[in-house]
Order: sequence, then C-alpha cells, then structure tokens
Amino acid sequence: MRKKATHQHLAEHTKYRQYLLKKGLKLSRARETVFWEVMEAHGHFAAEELVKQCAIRNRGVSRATIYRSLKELFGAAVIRETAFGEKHHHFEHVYDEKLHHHARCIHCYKIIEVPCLQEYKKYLELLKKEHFQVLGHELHFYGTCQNCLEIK
Amino acid sequence: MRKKATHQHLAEHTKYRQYLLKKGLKLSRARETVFWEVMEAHGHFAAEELVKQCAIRNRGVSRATIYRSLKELFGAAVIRETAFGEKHHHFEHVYDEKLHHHARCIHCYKIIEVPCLQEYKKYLELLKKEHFQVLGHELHFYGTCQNCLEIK
DNA sequence: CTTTATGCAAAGTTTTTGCAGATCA
DNA sequence: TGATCTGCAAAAACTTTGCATAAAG
Repeated sequence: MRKKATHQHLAEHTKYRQYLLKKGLKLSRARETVFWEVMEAHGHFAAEELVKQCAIRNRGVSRATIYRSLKELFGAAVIRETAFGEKHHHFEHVYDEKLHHHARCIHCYKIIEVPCLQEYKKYLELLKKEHFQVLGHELHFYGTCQNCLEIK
Repeated sequence: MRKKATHQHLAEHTKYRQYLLKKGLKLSRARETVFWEVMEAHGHFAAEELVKQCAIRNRGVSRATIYRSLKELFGAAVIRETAFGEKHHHFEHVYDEKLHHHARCIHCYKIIEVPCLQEYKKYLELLKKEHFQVLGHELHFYGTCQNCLEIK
C-alpha cells in the first residue's frame, strides 16, 4: 500500500519524466517503482537501504536497477548526495524545500540537522546552544557547470 | 626525499601526537610515515591515491595501515572528509586556513573551488560569473558533539 | 518492430578484519 | 615486558557491468 502522493511528489515526478524524455529514456515500471520508493524514504538514505526496502516490500526491482535509477534520479536533480563520511553514498530529496544542513560529530558520527538560516554567525550561535564544538565547515553547492549547460 | 616541514605541518603534528597520547596510542614509524605523506598531499585525495603514492615511493606501509591511519587522522581532526559523490572517500587537510568550498556539477562531476566568502549572496554572484547554475547547497559543519565533549 | 530496460550473476572497487609476529614505551 | 601495531590475505561491503531476454513507445 502506497501513501498518497503529495503535490511536491507530483512536481518531482514531472521533473523526472521530462528528464527521461529529453534523454530519450523510457518511463518503465521499474523506474516508477524506484521513484515512488524514493519519495517515501525520509531524511537521508543509502542505496543499500533502498535495496533492502524494496526487497522487504516485494517491489520486484533488482539491485542493479535500483543503483541505475538512483544515478538517474541524481542526474534529474530529484535527489542529491550528502556527505556523511561513511563508505557508501547517502541521498536525500532535493525537493525538500525546508532545506537543512548538517553538523557531524567527528567522534561518534552523530548528525545534528540544522535549519537553513541566513547568516553564518547564527549557525554558530545555534550550535553553541546545542553544545556542539565547531571545528570547521564546508559549503557545497551543486548545480550545472557552464560546459554542461551548453551541451544541454 | 621529503619536503621541508612547514610551521603548519609541525602544528598539525603536535595535534596528532597529543591525540595519540590521550588515546594511549603509540607514535609508530608507520603512523609517522602516513602523517607526512598526508601532509605532502595537496588538495583532495582519496585513500587509494595515498596507497598508490606510498607504494611508488616505497614507504613500506601497507594498505591496511594507511586506512587505519586515515581514520585516526580524521579522529584527530588533521584531515576532514569532503563529499564528491564518488564511491570512495575524499580527504583534505583541516589546517588549510585558506578554507575553500566546492561547487560540483551534477552532470560531469567537475568541481569548482570557491573561496570562503562571508555572505551567501556573494557566493551566488561569484558562481553566476563562472556560469555555474546553482540548484542548491549544503552546509556541513564538523566538530565535537556534547556527548563526546564530556567523554573526552 | 526498434530501442531501451531489466535481472542475473559475475566482476570490480573500496574498506575492514583476524591473527601471528614485530615494535614501541 | 606488556601493550599496541603491523602486514598479510581473506572477507565484507558497496557498486558496476555484460549479456540474454523483456518491455516500452
């Protein structure tokens, strides 16, 4: 049983369809399945987690297809990768308009989600309140470079 | 032949030594070797790159030890991990005071390094000049959480 | 009916681990 | 000397790929 699709989900679906169209790819049953499984995942998830979820739910999609679909969903900017210092990739939804950032403890790997504020100083204040000792930060933009814009 | 250690390198070395001391770990030949190889690496590097470099230079340190040392150097906050959407970890020096950020193209994986500015708007202006179309960003703090501060 | 997608299983990469012998404090 | 380290090789974890068959448009 699948949850009702939200407006956001449908918007993402359109984006994905247009991406596939532009690339001359087909909207197959497997792609649909993976898309909706991804939409139902919350927060960060790893490729293998999705594989397991699909297995448990008997979605009938193979590991290979899931990996292939994740790459596409990434290409279509439906999901993005996040950096958690583990050896496997982590993904999360791009659409999540309530963008959040991450503070990771280098000792225990715990992650604190931080809302999107406007000023750097405010982040530091917030993290200080959480008793998180900041050693540094990294800002990571994703998008399309000049070259790829032209190819498109 | 090894390059002359800079002031920064020595400061990092002290930090590492203190970390080892606190943890009851020994400053072994292998740890020294890996430390200095890491100091000589520039920009981002992957664990396997270091393995290859040590092999070429006949440093006599095994792959296992290199992986183990990288974890420690990470724990000691001598290096940090960066997120480049490839399947292996990337590291860079923490000490690099000329902190920079990254903009990655989701199509070709090209990375633009962006200097550390003060305001978000300035980043967008800069990237616009580079004809990089920003889809989103992620801010990633690293440090020590409350719990681990107490344990320490 | 042509093109693209899929599953499978095998291969490829990256990382971790157990253990016996070596090294450090 | 007693604790921690190391290399080795094997295993584990994650990801990709080739190919024959299936499905989509």
